[in-house]
Amino acid sequence: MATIRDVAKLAGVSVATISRYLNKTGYVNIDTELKIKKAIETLNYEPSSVARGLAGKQTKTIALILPDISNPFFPELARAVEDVASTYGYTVIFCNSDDQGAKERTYIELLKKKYIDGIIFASNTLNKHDAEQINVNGIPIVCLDRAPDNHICSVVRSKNREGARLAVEHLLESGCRKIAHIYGPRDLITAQERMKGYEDAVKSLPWYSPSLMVPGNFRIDGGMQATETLLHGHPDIDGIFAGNDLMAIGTLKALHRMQIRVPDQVKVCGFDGIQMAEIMEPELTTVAQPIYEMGAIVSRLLIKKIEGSLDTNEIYELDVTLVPRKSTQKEAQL
Amino acid sequence: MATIRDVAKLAGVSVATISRYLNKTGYVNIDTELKIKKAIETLNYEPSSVARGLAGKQTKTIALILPDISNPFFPELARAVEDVASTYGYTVIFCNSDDQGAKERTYIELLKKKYIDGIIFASNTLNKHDAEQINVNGIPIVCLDRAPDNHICSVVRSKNREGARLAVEHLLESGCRKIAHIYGPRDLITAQERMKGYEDAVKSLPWYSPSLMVPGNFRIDGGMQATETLLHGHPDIDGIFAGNDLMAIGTLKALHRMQIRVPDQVKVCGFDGIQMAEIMEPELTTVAQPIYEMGAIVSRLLIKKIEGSLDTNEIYELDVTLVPRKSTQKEAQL
DNA sequence: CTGAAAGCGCTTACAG
DNA sequence: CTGAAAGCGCTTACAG
Repeated sequence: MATIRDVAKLAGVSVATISRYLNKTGYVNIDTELKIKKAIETLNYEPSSVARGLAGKQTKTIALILPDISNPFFPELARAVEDVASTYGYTVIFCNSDDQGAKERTYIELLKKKYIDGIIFASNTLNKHDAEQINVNGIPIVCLDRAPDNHICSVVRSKNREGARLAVEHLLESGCRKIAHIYGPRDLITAQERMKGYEDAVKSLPWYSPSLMVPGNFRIDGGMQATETLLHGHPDIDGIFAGNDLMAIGTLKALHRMQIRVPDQVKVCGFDGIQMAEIMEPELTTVAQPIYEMGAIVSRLLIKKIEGSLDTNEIYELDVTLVPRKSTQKEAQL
Repeated sequence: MATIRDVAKLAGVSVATISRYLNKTGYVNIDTELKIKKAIETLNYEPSSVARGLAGKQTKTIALILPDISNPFFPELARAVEDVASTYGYTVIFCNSDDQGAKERTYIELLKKKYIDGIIFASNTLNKHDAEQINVNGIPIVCLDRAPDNHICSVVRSKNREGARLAVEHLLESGCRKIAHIYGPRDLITAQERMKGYEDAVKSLPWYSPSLMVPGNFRIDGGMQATETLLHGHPDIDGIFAGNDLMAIGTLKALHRMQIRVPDQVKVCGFDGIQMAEIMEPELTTVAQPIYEMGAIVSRLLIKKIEGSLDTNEIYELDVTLVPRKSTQKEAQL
């Protein structure tokens, strides 16, 4: 492959001029510009990103650290990140952390060595110390959902609490008179916020009891187990708000096995708005996060930070929307 | 950050020796090794991958080009790729091609500039010309499913034809007497092979007719439409083999809307073994590809090629397994 | 077993 | 508007 030196020789100018032309930094005479253009074309020259990285400290590469791409929530997010990254000429390295701090740290070390330009953190275990660690190295970072304590990076998240309230209110309006909640891992801020939203909506109601909140793990199996527990303790439940769609799917499965009809006997609402919700039978009502948009925004923020046009760290809270489907349909509508 | 020069100075040896120590190339005296170790530790030295890339032409980075990570088939594959890559110290860049040749070519250009060590191609539009283009540049490449004509790269795929035959035979055994097939895009080899498998199994049967094969697009909506078409033309169909799970999900949805009971009136079988198949109601019978394993194998092959311990290009055909579920259950078993 | 030196392919002041 | 030169942080023959 041709190098910048070859181009310089062929065009009859210096390497520096080629570089200036390529990066549009500094003026280049129109005539020499033409010569350069021609030389580049005939040589089929492509500048080496690696050399650029070494010399200029910019690799046009960002990293996306997420818990697990197999979790149905993340593919759409990842797609959005890659889409906007690529339109800005960035390339994305993707890392599965399994929400393990150790893996995250290992990746961060690796990424630093690669002179990565920035990191999108969609993982939950990043603590203050780690974030500072990254910041010390001057690597821009933007987080999803979780804000690592001090305002060390921008954060993009949905209105989880409000969304949860919406979900419960929708269940109430659909005729539910006793609504339970299956919550996700307590160390996840999303799970906490959704739990709060549930409490906001029901704590003043006569039937409310803390035993209506049971733990799940944000996975299908957790939703199934929690549902069994729930109906064992409270056979009169007629509404379940699951902290995410996967658990809601588990709920639907469990109810089906128990031969409890949805939405006739029990109505179910999830949270997230993943594709799977729509293919369920009955179709699952959910509070949809703007997943693709979240990915797009977080990427744009990061790129702005990298390119220096953003130096404040703010929290962006995105609106959620209730998507009513069959699983919460009123009897009258049937 | 400390550089190799700092380490050399502190350890009182030359840069070359540090490099040799780091790369385990050439002998290093035990005493100086100790000094080097200490120096590295006190300086917290981490070699720059970028500099290594420039000097040594190895970036320890591979690319995964797939059509769309949002397609439920790919997350698990991507996860496998990343898992094995990371255990071998490689990092993975992921690219969504949407099966568009133009995007693929753009990516390849970009990746070449980044001195990527190798490419995994899970996309379908790579043609002979492109593959040669890559090969000319000496970038190792391994493909999924599709072999670009001449044996220019290794290929990993499942036994699609055999799997399709298995599916149809299973439907026959389950009591079906007229089985239709919804096939995927004709330019995809997987779709072609599965169609052949279907034909293998049914073409000698009395009821066989080419009109029992209708096109889908490998997506849910395609499965729905095809199913409607099918039942319109052949109301007596009692079995449908969809070319992939997404279309089978569409089939289930369409049948539900038409109030046709599965598996009582019509039995349905898909292909792929994605997670979604299991959450359907009724649960979807499918021919499962070893998705994770495919990703793992393809990655190992690529890394072997990169590291020079593999120079032949072969085709690896992996076994598929029929996973019988509710959607094909015999009446007797109900 | 170890060092000096060239080179990987760029960018970036500094002069002019 | 343009060039010479140093530098980014490594690796790799080549000597010794």
